[in-house]
Amino acid sequence: MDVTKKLKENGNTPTEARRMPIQARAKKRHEHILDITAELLAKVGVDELTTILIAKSAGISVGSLYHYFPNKIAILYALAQRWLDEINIALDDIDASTEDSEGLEAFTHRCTERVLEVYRRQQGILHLVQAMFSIPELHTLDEEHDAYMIKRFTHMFADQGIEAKGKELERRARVYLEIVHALSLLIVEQSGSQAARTTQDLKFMAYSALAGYHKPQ
Amino acid sequence: MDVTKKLKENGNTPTEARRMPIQARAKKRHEHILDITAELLAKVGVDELTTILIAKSAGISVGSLYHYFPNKIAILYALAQRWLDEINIALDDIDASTEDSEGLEAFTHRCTERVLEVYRRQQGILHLVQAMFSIPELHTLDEEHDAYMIKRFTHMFADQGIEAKGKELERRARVYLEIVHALSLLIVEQSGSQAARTTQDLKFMAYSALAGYHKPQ
DNA sequence: ACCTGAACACCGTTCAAGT
DNA sequence: ACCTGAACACCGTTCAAGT
Repeated sequence: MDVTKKLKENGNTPTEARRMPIQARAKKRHEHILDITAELLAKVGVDELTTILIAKSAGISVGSLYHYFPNKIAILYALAQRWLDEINIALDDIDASTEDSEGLEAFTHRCTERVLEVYRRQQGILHLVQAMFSIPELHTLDEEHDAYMIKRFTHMFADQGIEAKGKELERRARVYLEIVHALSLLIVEQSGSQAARTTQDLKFMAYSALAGYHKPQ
Repeated sequence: MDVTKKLKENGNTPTEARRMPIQARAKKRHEHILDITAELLAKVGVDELTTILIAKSAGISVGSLYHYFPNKIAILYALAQRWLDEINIALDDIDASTEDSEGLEAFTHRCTERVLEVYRRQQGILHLVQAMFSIPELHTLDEEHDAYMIKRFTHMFADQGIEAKGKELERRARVYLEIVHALSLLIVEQSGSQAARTTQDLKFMAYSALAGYHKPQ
């Protein structure tokens, strides 16, 4: 995925140290463009999100926009990346605060709550998810991230003494991922009291899918 | 939604009886275009699905394609409509074969299985769902259909003695809908044995969300 | 060194001309 | 009565020219 390569040139090698202020300014504009895009996404949706609209909203010309991003998809790609990074941070948080004797149920609840929080915080999450679903490049990114999450989850669940391993553990982690994803999107749209109850439902279902309660014995 | 109006002119009023063969041919082409579109959708995805490609694949010119459908979205709209109609038929089937003493659990399992079958049968379902999510007109159609399903489900669940009513019953029906949708899309992609286990998970989760098992008391 | 916006390519849609 | 495909409008992208 060479779309990302260009976007990751933010490490400052020694020889570039003098140019730091300029890089910092560029980085700031880069972030600004992403913020504007997230706003527009929530306002007009993916289909009416034109590059000219993004440029105008960011106060620059189209040509200048293409100085920061190689194409329209790369902008949405970077936005998706930024959101997925938030999830990774959440996973790190969960990992850091885990205690051995916690048990699978309490762990799952905590985990679900923390991931839900990331969904809540992203403005226009529904449209972003829509873009991540319908644009092939973003879809690939999403799938890769899913694979990464499943890997981390299987380790975490194993540490909490889940009674499954190998392919079956992976399958359960995937089911966990899918229902957390689907219901988080629902919860974000619901009112306070409804959201609270659906969150309860989600936690229960997530745990029982992981614990394999439905199985005979 | 006036896109649909044109598509529903299939009832034969007496005065049009003479023209039936022509209408029948038109109807056949109409269906043929939808089949071709479903195929292409599965093959190339929404983004590379151009009107010229559809026309060429169907063996007609672009202009002729526009004789059958007012625009590109209308084609996808009709395809979505046709799929949603399959679901409605499934609901009718379920309704027709329901017995009073069945109980909520058995009913939910049967219901879930039947809906899953509709997902399995639609070719390129993933891309169709993607289109239904990302194109505003189709999204509206989908939301309206969700509302319709929730209405029907609440009645069915009530008949099976669910312990909830009003807004809470609707909320549970929505949660039911969302997890059946999310996991059906996963199951369709899975291998036989994995699919069987995830179907088990789904049935269990669906039932427990409806029964409200997680609640204190 | 960075920005601009007219110009180009491509796709959805139309309509004058054909049969 | 129906079909065709060149022509038009619009949006993503480029690049010669400006500061």
